Amino acid sequence: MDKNLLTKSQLRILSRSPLFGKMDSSSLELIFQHLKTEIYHYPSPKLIASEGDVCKGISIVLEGSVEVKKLHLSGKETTITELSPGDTFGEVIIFSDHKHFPSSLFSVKNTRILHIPEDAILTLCKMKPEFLKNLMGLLSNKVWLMSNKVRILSYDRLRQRVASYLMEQYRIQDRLQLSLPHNRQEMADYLGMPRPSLSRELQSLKDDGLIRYHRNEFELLEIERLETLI
Amino acid sequence: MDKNLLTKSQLRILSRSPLFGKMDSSSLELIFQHLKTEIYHYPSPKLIASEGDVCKGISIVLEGSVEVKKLHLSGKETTITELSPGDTFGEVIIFSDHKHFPSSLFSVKNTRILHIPEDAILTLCKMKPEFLKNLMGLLSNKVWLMSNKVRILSYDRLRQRVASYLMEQYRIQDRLQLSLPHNRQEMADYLGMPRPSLSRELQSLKDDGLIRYHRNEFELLEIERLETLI
DNA sequence: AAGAATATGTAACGAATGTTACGAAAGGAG
DNA sequence: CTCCTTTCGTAACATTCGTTACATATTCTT
Repeated sequence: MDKNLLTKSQLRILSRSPLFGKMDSSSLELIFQHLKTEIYHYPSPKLIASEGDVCKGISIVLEGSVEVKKLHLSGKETTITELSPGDTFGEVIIFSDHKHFPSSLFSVKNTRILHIPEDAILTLCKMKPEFLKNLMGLLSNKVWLMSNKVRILSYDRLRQRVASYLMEQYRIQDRLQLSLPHNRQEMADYLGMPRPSLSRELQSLKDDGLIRYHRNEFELLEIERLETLI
Repeated sequence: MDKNLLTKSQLRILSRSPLFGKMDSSSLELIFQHLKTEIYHYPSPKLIASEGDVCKGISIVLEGSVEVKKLHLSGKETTITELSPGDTFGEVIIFSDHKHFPSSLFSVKNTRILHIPEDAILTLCKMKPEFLKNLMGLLSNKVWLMSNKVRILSYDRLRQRVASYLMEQYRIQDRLQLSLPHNRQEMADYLGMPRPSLSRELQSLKDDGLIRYHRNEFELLEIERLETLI
């Protein structure tokens, strides 16, 4: 197979990806015939890039999946996240002042990756405003998510984190009766605390008459006091 | 004064800003004559935008300064940051899925702000690759900074935060004898902990023979053990 | 050099939080 | 319905951490 020819299913993945979404797939096909992109194939689990390697472009998972891991000197390894088809990596690093991968990348199964070098990215941005918007959106949303995380983790009391989560859900659902989308463990992970600690704080908020709840059905009784906590 | 005409000093500010740096100021002048930008003037302290307002472009502080504040229902207000000439706001929000300001903006003294609407941004990206790179760099660096902050705040023990700070400095300075660039208070703020807690953890690391220090002169004695902490 | 201002170390105490273990409740499979 | 699995609440205990206050050290002023 010509390494620059994309299959139908690969094109479908691209057209649904955050980076190439909202672009018609016919033009996608044309694009890739004129760009110096590469498709890398990892038939079996293998190291794709090591922590510290220089990043030279944006990569998109076409098939299979990629594990982002942190390898410690002790030999211990922590999995940061797992990337599925359509997901990208390198987009944050490529234009930043620190062009080195902060963690290592491994293909887990039969995996194909589309690599777009930096200059091709610039060309794409110039040619396709949709791509530019997508790329910007990708970065911006990442900042937004991170900001939220920082805000939550910056509270020095667990009670504040819980309150901020409840107020966030209140803004989203726009009603005092909340049906929470996460179970306790997910909620605790999101807030960066152990599950029993979360239960304790919820109980404490209930004792103080700020909220009522049973399982995932919550009711905010005193928004003002919840707000002033934060 | 024609509102789209920039003074020499304003052009100098722009050419040193993260967004318009590396671009010759003669072409800058030309650019702004063809773009639908606006310069807003706030002679005295005034509200520029409220939390929740829709962001319609990127703004750059030309003169004076802007305070980013969070107003609480209780009437209490927290200053998030203060923007100086050359600093920008809106660049993260404008392309994200959440186009509302997360906090309120106030001019503090006699202040002038250059506003570039969204479509003019896209035009600029197409016309000036340097601008595109700058904008991407701005967003990417922000993600990078945020990621660091999240990583630090995610450690559940203070000792880990301190260790990660020391290892970070070790990577930067590339030697075991470190001369730390922050005083204790700045260090503590960066790590999100009170100053006495930082001193206690440093003392504890010294007691355990992992480091030696006097004031800002540090020496890492056992890198491996420091690493395994993290 | 003397004194003031600032930065840092230290200790004690209490409050907040992590840990562990276990019981109760809910949901699912047979 | 009963058993099993998962989720959740709860309590006891140990630990960490924040707070406060003060001592010591350093730097800055005059």
